[in-house]
Parts: sequence; C-alpha cells; structure tokens
Amino acid sequence: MGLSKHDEFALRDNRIARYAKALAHPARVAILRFLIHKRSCVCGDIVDELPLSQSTVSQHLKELKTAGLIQGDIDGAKVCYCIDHKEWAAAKKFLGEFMDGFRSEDLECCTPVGKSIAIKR
Amino acid sequence: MGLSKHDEFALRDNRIARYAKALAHPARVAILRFLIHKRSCVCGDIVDELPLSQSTVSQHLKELKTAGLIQGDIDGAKVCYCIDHKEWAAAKKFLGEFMDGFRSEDLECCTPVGKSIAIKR
DNA sequence: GATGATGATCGTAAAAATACGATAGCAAGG
DNA sequence: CCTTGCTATCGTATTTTTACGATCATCATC
Repeated sequence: MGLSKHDEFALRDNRIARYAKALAHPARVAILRFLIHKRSCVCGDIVDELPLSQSTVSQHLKELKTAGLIQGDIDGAKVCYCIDHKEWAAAKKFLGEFMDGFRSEDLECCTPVGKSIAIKR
Repeated sequence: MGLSKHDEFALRDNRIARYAKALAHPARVAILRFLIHKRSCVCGDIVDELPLSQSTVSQHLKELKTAGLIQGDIDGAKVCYCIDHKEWAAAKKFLGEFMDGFRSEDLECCTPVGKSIAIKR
C-alpha cells in the first residue's frame, strides 16, 4: 500500500497531474515566477531570493526539469535555467482546457442553489 | 528538516500551489473530470469509476474539499459532491494568470537560440 | 428498533516529498 | 597547479502523501 497507482489512470490525466505537481509547491511557483520575469536565470541568484538552502533549491529545479517546464544550460561555471516554452505552452493548454471544462452556467447539482449545507457528520 | 516552509512564501504563490496540489494526482483529476461532466456526483459512483478503494477515494475527495475546489452536500443517505464554482473560478484565474505570465515572444535567455544544450555534468 | 447501504474516519504501512549539511565535480582566475 | 566560486549529488531525517482494510456513524427502509 502507498504505492501510487499512476499507471491505472488516463495518460491525459497523468499529464495534467504532472504539470500541476510541478506547481504544487510555493517554492517552485516562486522559482518559475523568477524565471518568467527573468531577473536572472542563474541558480545562485534564485537561492538568494528564497528562504531555502542551495541544495534544496537545486532539488526543486530538478523537479521542474523533470516535469519539463524548465531547461538548464551550462554557461561556464554557472548554469542558466529558463522556461521551456514548448512544454510551458503544452502545460498551459492542458491545464487551461481542463479548467475550462467546467462552466458554471450549466450548474445544476443535486442540491438546489441555496440549500447547500456544509458537510459535517 | 523536511518541514515544508510554506509560511515563508508569498500568499499568492501559496494559493497557486494549493490549487495545483489539488490537481497533482491523476485520481483527483479524474474525480474532477467526472464531476464536471456530472455523470453523477455521488461518492459511490466515483468509486466505481476508479481503480481505488472507497476509503482512498474518500480521502481524495477530502483533499479536494480542503483545496476548496469541491463541495459536499448530504442528500439523504448519500453525499452529493459538486464543483465549487466560485473557488473553481478563482483557481482558473490564479493558475491562468500565472501561466500567462510567460510569453515566449520575449524569450531571450542566457544561451542564444540553438545553442541550448542538455545539461549533464 | 433491526437491517442494509453509504460514506467518513481510524489505524497502519509504504512510498514520496521536503529540507539540510557535507561533499564532489567543474570552470575560471590567480 | 591551487584556490575559489558555482552547482549537482549523496546521505539522512522528518513530514506528507498514497493506499487499504476495518470500523463507525448516519440515513432509509423494513
């Protein structure tokens, strides 16, 4: 037990989950925001910006790379990280389409509007 | 160590992370997709649809509730789950704005286009 | 009130994520 | 070549997530 059954779900849902997971920690959101506004793209500069150690930031960067959202290029002694615009576009598409799937217009759930009671049993 | 420093990040980034975390597992994506297309909104029907046990599904539902994306209303012996359209709209806004922050047009990272080399040291 | 169905919660176990210090590898400069 | 600065990786500890079976609480029905 506890062994994450990702294989048994649709590819599309796994992909959405993969992108979402990359954004599922505030440090990674902050890193991406930093890269987006390209105040720099050097690892060290990111470390200075966050309340985390260098090794932890490096680990988060690795996860962002694994998710595909960023790319790391060696630039001499430093490493330049930047958004992978192709994967970024894909993530935007997958997440966006999923979120757009729900339209509040055709909202007619079990309980009529107003009768909605907070669940506590 | 290992004690998630969420407090030290911006509220906005924490909120984005919270929504993203809700979508960070394919089971939860599948549950939301199911609710979106409202083939039903009863817990039992969701369990039938997924390769997971009832207790695990219930746990995922709880996390979706914690994230705010869904709402559970008691309907007799059953419980009706539905998308919380207000929070859903907020999530769409927060995630969408964040993703839109990057525009590939003004893409000019450290390495000139083409020189991008896969990192492996 | 007993019974059956539904769904939450508890207890538990395994896996993954988070975080850090220490260390290793590499490039640049002295 | 030796040092210095930058980043990855290793080892480790802690916390959180994922998953299940068992059980409990509630509602509906008999």
